Amino acid sequence: MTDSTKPTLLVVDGHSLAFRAFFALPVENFSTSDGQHTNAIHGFLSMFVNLLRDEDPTHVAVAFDVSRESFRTREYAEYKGTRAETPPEFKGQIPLLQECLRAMNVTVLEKPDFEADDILATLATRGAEAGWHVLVCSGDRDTIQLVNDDITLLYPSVQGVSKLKRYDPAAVVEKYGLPPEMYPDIAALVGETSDNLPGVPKVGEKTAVKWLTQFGSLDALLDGADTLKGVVGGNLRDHVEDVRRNRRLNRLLRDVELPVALDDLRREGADAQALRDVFARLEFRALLGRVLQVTGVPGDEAAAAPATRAPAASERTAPELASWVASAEGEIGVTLVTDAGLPVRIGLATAEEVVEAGWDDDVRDALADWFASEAPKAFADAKPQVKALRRAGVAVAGLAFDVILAGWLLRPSFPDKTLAHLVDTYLQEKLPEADPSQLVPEDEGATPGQRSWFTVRVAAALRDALPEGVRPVLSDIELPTLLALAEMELAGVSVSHERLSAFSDELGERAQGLAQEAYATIGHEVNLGSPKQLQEVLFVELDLPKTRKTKTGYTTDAGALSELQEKADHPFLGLLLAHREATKLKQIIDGLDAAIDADGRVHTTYVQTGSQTGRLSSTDPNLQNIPVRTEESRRIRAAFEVGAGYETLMTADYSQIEMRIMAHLSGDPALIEAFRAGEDLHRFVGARVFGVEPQDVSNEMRTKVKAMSYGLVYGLSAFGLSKQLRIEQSEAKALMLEYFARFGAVRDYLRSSVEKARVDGYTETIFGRRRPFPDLTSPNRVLRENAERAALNAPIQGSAADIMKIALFRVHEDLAGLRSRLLLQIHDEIVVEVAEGEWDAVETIVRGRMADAAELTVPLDVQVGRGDDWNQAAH
DNA sequence: TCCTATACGTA
DNA sequence: CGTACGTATAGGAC
Repeated sequence: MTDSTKPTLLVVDGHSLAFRAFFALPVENFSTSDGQHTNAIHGFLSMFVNLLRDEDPTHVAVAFDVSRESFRTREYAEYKGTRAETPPEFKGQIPLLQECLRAMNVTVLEKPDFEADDILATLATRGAEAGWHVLVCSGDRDTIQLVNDDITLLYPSVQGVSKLKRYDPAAVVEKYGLPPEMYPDIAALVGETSDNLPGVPKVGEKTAVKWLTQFGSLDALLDGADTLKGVVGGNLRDHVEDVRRNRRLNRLLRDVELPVALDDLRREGADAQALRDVFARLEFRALLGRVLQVTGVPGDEAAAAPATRAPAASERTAPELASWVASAEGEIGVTLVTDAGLPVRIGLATAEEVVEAGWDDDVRDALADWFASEAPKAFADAKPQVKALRRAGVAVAGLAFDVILAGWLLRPSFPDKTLAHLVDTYLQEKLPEADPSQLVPEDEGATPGQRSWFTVRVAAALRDALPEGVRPVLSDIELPTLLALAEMELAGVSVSHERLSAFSDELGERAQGLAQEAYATIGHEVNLGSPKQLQEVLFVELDLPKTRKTKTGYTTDAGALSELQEKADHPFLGLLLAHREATKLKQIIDGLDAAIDADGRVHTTYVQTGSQTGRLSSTDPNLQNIPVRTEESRRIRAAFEVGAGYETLMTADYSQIEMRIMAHLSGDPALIEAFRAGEDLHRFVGARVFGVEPQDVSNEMRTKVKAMSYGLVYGLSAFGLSKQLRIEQSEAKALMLEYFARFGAVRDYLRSSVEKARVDGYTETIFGRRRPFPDLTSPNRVLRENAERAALNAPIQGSAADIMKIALFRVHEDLAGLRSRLLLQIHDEIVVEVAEGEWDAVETIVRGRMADAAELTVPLDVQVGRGDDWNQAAH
C-alpha cells in the first residue's frame, strides 16, 4: 500500500501523549529510588519505540508546549482555563523525557507562544507538500483537521497510549460523517470542554454533522442560521460569535517558523552513551535494549562513532624508558597492567608519544627513581596501580592527577567511573575497547600506553573543567589521601580467626535454638530469613496488627516488630528478634572470617569515590560497619588484634565533629561557647533548652537534646524526632522551637545554606568540595524535600570528611620515619598499629595532626585509646 | 545468573 | 517524614 520510496515523517505531540501515559500507568510502579516519578516518561517512550518499530519512519520530530500561554490565550483568556493545575509529579518528567529523546537523537521542538499541535501542523503540511507520507501522533482531537491522503493521524484510544487508532480520510468520514477538514467546524459548534470553549447549547455531534451536511459549510450554516427552527436554532443564533471564536481558536497554524528543515529530522542512531546515562538515572533497564534496538540503525556499524585512533605504542627497552621519562616534557600518563596485584606491563604517554614495555626487574630499576621523584604523573584510578608498584618495591611520588578522582569531584553522583566515560564526556572521543562478545576481536582495545595517552589528555581537559576552588580539593586532599590509603590497604589489620570462629559457633547454636522455639510458638517451621514468609505468619496466621506498608506488603523490620510487641505481644516476636540478632552477627563474623588473608590480616579496599559527600567507603570487606553498639557485638571488635611485631593498637577519634562544624559554619555564639568551655555538649545544650543548671540536666533531657542535635545535621522533622524519642509530635515541635530559640544562628545557617544551594545549584564544604543539587528546584515535592535534607547535610558531613582526610594523610606522612602505621579509617576514627617504644611519638603526631587539620572557631577534640585489640583500644 | 526488595550494621 | 554508605538473603526474572 505505501510507496516505500517515499520518506515517512512521524511527528508526535510529546506533551499530550506523555500526559496520557501519566494517567495510564500507576505512579507507584514507576519511580526511581530517590523519588523521581517516571511513569509518563516510561509510558511515552514505550509507545514511541513501538511506533518507530512498526511505522519505521525515515524522519521524526517530537513537539512540546512551552507553557499554557500562547497566542490563543491572548485572544481568549479563558482558553483552557478550566484545566486543573498540571500535577507537579508530571511537570518534572517533561525535561527528563526531552533529555531521553535528545539522547535518542530525536529532534525535540518547542516554541513560545505556540502549542505543540501548531508545530505538528506545520511540519505535517511541509512534509505533505514535499510529497512525503506523514504520520501525526497526538492526543488532541483538533489534529483531525490535518488528515488527508498524505497525512494519517494516530490517536490514542481510550484503552491507553499503547493502542493507537489510525485516522485516514475514510476513517474520519466513517467516524464523524464529514471529511477531516470539516472536523473543526463540528468542534466549533459542539464546543470543547477540555479547552474551555463552550459550544452551542443542546448541539452535539449529531446535530452539528446534520447541519453541516445540510448547508455544506460552517459559513453557509451561520449565514443561514435564521432558517433553523426550534430551540436549538435559537441557541445557534445566540452563539454565532462563540462558534466563530471556537473556529478561529481550533484552527491549527501550518506556517509556524521553525529552526529546522525537513531534512534535519532524519532519523539517526541513538547516542548510546548518553542514553545509558539518562536511563541509569531513571532506573530504566528493560527499556534500554528496546530503545537501542529501534534507534541503533541495525546493520549500520558506521553509525556508531568510530573509536579515536591513538598513536601506535612504541615498545621500548628498560634503558630507553628511563631516558624517555627523563626527557619527556610535562606530565606523563601512567598505566600499569597488573596480575594478582603485581605489575606485568607498563604504558607511558605524553599527549604526543606512547611507549610501552613488559614489566621486569630491569624496567623496575630503570623507572624506580622516576616513580619516586616529583616528576608529575597522571593516572586513571591510581590506587591499585600504586599498590602494585609498592608490592614491587617501587615508591611513588609526584602523583599529579587522577582523572577518576577529578571526574568524581566534578560529578560525585555519577555512577560510571571509567576512563572510557571520561574520554567520552571531556574529549568527545571514544576510547577503543575490545568488544567482549567477539571471540576474535576485530578492533582491539586501547593498549596500556594508549590508555595513558587518553589519560593525559583527559587530565588536561579536566583541569580546565574543575572550578578554581575545587582544584585544591584534588591536589591538597584527595591525592595525598590516596597514597595513605594505598599503604593502609596493603597493611591490612590482623584479625583472629580463632576468636571469630568460636563466637560464630556459639551464635550458630543459639540461632538454631531460637528458631526451634519460634517454630514451636506457631506450630510449624518457617524461613525466618524470609520477609515474605514472615508476613504470612504475622499478619495472616497470627492476625497481628498491620505494620508500615512496603512495596510488597507490610514491614517486618526490628522497629516495627518491637512496636508490635507493645500492642499485641506474641512469643514469636521476641524469638524472631533474638534470632535476627544472632544470625546477623554470625553473618558478619563469617564474612569477616572469610576475608582473612594468608597473612592473617584483612585488607579492605577504600573506595575514594564511594560517596557523594566526600567520605570514603570501604568494601571487600566493609570495615566501616563492624558492630559496636551492643556489649556482645563488641566481641567482634575484640578479634581485631595488634599484629605480630607490634606493641599495641591506638584508636583516635574526633568527638562531635559534625556539631563542631555546625558551630563553626553557623557562628552560633551559644554553641561556640559550649565547645570552647569544653563541657559535655549535650549537658550544656540541655541546660539551655530546658532552662536548668548543667548539673540538673536529667538523663531524659540529655537524651532528647542529643537526638535533636544529631538530627539537626540530617534535616530532622518534628515527626521524625517524635518517632525516635517516642514522644508526642507536639512535644517534639516544642522541643525544636525551644532549641532554636536558644541556638537561633543554627537555624538561620541551615535555612540560608539550603537557599544558597538552590541559587548556586550546589553545596560547598569548608575546603571547597562541591556537590550539585539539581533537585532543589524540582516541582516534585518528595524529590525536592529529599534534596533539601541532603543539601543541609552535605557541607557538614563533607567538611568532616575533608578534615579527617587531611588529618589522615598528615599522620601518614609524619609516621614515615617510624615503624608504626595507619590501619583503618572509620569516618571520624582512625586505628594505628603502634610499634614497640613508639607510643608517645605516635600519640603526639596523631593528636597534633588531627587537632590541627582545620582551623575552626571551635577546637577539634581528639580522644585517644590504647589496647591489644580494637575493643580495648576504644576505651 | 542476574536483579530487586528487604533488612541491618556503621558514622 | 533523618544524612552517608555496603552486604546478606530470599525470591523472582532470565
